[in-house]
Amino acid sequence: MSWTVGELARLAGVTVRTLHHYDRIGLVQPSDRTASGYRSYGVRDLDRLQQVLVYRELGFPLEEVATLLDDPDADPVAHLRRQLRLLRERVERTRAMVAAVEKEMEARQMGISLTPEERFEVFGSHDPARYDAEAEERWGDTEAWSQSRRRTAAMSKEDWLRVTAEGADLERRFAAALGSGVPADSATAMDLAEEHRQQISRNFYDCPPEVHAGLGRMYVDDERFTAHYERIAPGLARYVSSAVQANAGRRSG
Amino acid sequence: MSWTVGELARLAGVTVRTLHHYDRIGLVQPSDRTASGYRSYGVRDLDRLQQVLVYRELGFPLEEVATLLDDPDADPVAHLRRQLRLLRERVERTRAMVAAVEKEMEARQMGISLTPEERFEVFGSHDPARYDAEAEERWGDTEAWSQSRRRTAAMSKEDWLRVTAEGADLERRFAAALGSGVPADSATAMDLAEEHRQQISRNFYDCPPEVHAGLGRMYVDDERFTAHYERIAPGLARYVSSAVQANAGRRSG
DNA sequence: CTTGACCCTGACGCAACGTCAGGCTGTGTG
DNA sequence: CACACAGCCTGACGTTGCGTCAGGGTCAAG
Repeated sequence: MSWTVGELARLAGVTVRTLHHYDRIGLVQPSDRTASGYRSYGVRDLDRLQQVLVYRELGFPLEEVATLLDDPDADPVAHLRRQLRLLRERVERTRAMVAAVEKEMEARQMGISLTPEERFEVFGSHDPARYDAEAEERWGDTEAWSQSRRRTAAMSKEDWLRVTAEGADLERRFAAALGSGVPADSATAMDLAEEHRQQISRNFYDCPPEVHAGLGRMYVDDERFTAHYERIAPGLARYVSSAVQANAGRRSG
Repeated sequence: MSWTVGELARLAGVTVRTLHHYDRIGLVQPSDRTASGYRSYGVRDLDRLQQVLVYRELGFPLEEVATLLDDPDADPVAHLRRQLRLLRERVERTRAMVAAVEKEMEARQMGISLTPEERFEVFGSHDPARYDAEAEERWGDTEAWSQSRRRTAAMSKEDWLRVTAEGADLERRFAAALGSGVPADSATAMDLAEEHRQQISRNFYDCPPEVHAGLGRMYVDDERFTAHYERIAPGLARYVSSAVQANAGRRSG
């Protein structure tokens, strides 16, 4: 079975010019030519083109795609696995953007304006060629994340108002505790942390102590979260983080 | 509140050069300049940049973004609504790609090779700037679509084998009926169509007669499906389509 | 044997920036 | 108060990934 450029182009949803280009740069070359010089693509070439198109869709520069596919140490299944992971990350990222736009709409309709950080939050980690495991570790807890997005998307304006008010109130009480010198590992602070955990479980996603501890680490590791707390009171990010960790220790131990 | 280029760049996750570029082409211009010529971006400019970035992410050329955003008839909420729709389409599209890669992996592990049409299926409708309602009409039945994807993704190898075998068998019987001159609106052909409908409902997604009729239309309207049936037997696409329609008429009338 | 659809190879064009180069500005430090 | 260093400015050229002719050969159908 073999295909001409035009056939393959139609099949793959690209233009003939694109295939010419890929031939020229050596990315996808027809495994044969007819006597009259026509390109003749075989099954292997289809394989290759498909891989290329997935990587391209994911935003990889063509040269990098070439080095990836020409790596003799990488078996085909490894590519598929990586593509799968990247695609799933993309689904999450796009869902986060959906949530951001929804939030923006809510805000407009309520006459509230979001902070600049919130508004660009979703663009922050936009690095298409980031194929190492960083994102996976950070947002590895993907089920919780999407669950949260689903729930918040389903909230009414009143729900949303209530939830944010609840959160803001708790943050103020955290800040007050910090201000009056209550240690982060005191029972008082841990109680606030526990309340925090339950708020999350109720309003966003199921949040057992271990997950909560992970969140706590993120408050100091991820600058976006740090910034959020530091805007309320200096040192609050670390304070909340410590309280959450202490509480998680108390809960699980 | 105002920001310098560098600050805004960091905030929005783009480079300074990008902001320079957007200034030059008039896409996002700082609403002010300092005495020494420094760009000074205001809140309105952030608004604008955010909109631009969403549209850019969706694959719109910048010039088109400019005309969209400068259209005095389009209120901000309209933009948000459109962006929401496009983003959701994108989630579905990416999910379809995930499903395609999963399918490809299954196939490899089973030593089966997919048909070229199947392999490039997902790239077919890749037209990022297609913001009219075409895709919406065509795949408007999005719930069913994603439901199907979810189910097939959850299938075991045996399930999948069984399902495809079932489908292939039914297609062969359709082809046989066509070959022996059985009319598409005969009871025999309609029975096959009904079996087809129930197969879909059982294996993929809930498929009431109206949805099935829509599918039938697609078999002749959408060249990808047409090609699928024509590969089995010439005229089969139209034949199946007619039988499905006839059956839908019988069921609902 | 011609006509129309399809193929070939240049070659130029374009969008959306990346990447210097050369020079001014603003500010914390010794 | 000088000065170092980060940040800003405006050209201007380079790059990627094709789109779009131009000029000419190929092939199947009628």
